[in-house]
Amino acid sequence: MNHKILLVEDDIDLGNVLKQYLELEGYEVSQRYNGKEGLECFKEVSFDLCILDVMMPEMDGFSLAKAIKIIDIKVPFIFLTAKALKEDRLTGLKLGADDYITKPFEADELVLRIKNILNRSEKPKNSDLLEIGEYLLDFENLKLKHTNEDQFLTLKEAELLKFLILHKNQLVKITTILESLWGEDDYFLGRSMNVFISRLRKYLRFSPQISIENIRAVGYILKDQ
Amino acid sequence: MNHKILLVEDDIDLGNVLKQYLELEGYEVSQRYNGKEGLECFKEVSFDLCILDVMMPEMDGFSLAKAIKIIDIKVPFIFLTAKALKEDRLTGLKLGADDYITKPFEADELVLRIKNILNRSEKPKNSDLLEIGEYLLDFENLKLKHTNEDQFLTLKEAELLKFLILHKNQLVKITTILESLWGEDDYFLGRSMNVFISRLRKYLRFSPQISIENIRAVGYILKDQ
DNA sequence: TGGACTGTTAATGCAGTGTTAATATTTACA
DNA sequence: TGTAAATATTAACACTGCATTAACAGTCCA
Repeated sequence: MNHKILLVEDDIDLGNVLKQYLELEGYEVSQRYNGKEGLECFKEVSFDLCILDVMMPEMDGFSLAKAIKIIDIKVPFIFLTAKALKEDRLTGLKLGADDYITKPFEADELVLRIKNILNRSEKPKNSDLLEIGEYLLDFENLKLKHTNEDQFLTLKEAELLKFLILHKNQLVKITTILESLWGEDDYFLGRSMNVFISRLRKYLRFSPQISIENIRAVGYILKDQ
Repeated sequence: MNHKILLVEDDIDLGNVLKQYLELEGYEVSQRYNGKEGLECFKEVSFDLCILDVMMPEMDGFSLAKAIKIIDIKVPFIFLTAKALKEDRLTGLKLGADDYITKPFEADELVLRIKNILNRSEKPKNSDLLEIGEYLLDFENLKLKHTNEDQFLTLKEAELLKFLILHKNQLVKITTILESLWGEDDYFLGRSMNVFISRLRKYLRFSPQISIENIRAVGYILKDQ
């Protein structure tokens, strides 16, 4: 699920700092210290994005980019450079660089640019997907996805399931659910909720590792191991 | 075949120069002078790229970008700004900007960046021919083409269909549709929209793989296949 | 002024959702 | 083990939102 980034930078300190920062953001970073190593690495593993220093021993960033493009024409890349020369920027852009950053740069800005580039190359799924066992709840589209079956949910069904997933493996009190989803805690709304719990169990019956368990007179736990 | 670019810039001189330059490069440029005009323009025609000034009267570039993203989440955009403030850049990038250029800038560099962005997002959805099932919507000419039949649409019919096609297989909320196409979310406008949905279904009835499905109290999904 | 066209409003019937009811099952505790 | 309360499950219900058709009002243009 994590995006893989190839970082090629001959300044070891800068490279380490950058790598740490990117890993904090949840990316998987492979670090190399010159163009040759970078190319070798790219041949072995496929990456979602490349960050390339321009000035490097053995093989400069531009040559590396050309070589990488032959292997995978679609992979996006970002150039790093100390020089703010226009000619340099143009060379990089002509190679199809997705971005061009001059040192010194702000790490958080770089991360944002990376996010945008990766989001763009992803599919148009702007909806957040909630995971539970072998299921995926696409809340925006009120859809519960399973291996070979998509189950459409009603609004309340989806709201309740989302609430339970967000509190996965935690005991949620009946009063909490009712007040959050129905607005008030009332005996008859409680009966209504029973029906919804029952329906959710039916939808989730295909995954043995999932269960909605009741704690008598207290609440429910959506268990997932 | 030409890429269409929406240029929104309140500095008339700069805008004109930029427009000329882009047209020399073979782009079709629509020029507007503030955010409101820009949004109106975007509602009418679909663009491949937007270039937005940040500081503008009536509606600033960031607000415009947000509004545009609601209509078409995939369209790439570039911000122009006189300020080189970090905070400003971050705001733009958070909105998903594909690029962020500070004035004064080199026109040839801008053009290169535009080329890269358009190459990357190269999809068969250039121009205003929108595909859905066995149908083809020619938005400019308000014509819905089918194998042996051409159906002329009214403006609102075409707008609604275009909106649904751009969000194909996604659930679009009723409030989103009303705010984007009617300007406000209101009960009676909702009734009006029902009628349009009904008419679209009638036009699309010849393709069994297409359907406009309703999610009660939430919105619609234009399903293809 | 009158017809053609577009978008809105009105009218009617239907269908899906959330609720209630009916019945069965489980749990807690004497 | 027996009893009452809580919960599960299924079916039936009522109400709201939607679909569809038709009628209406405003606009454009001859």
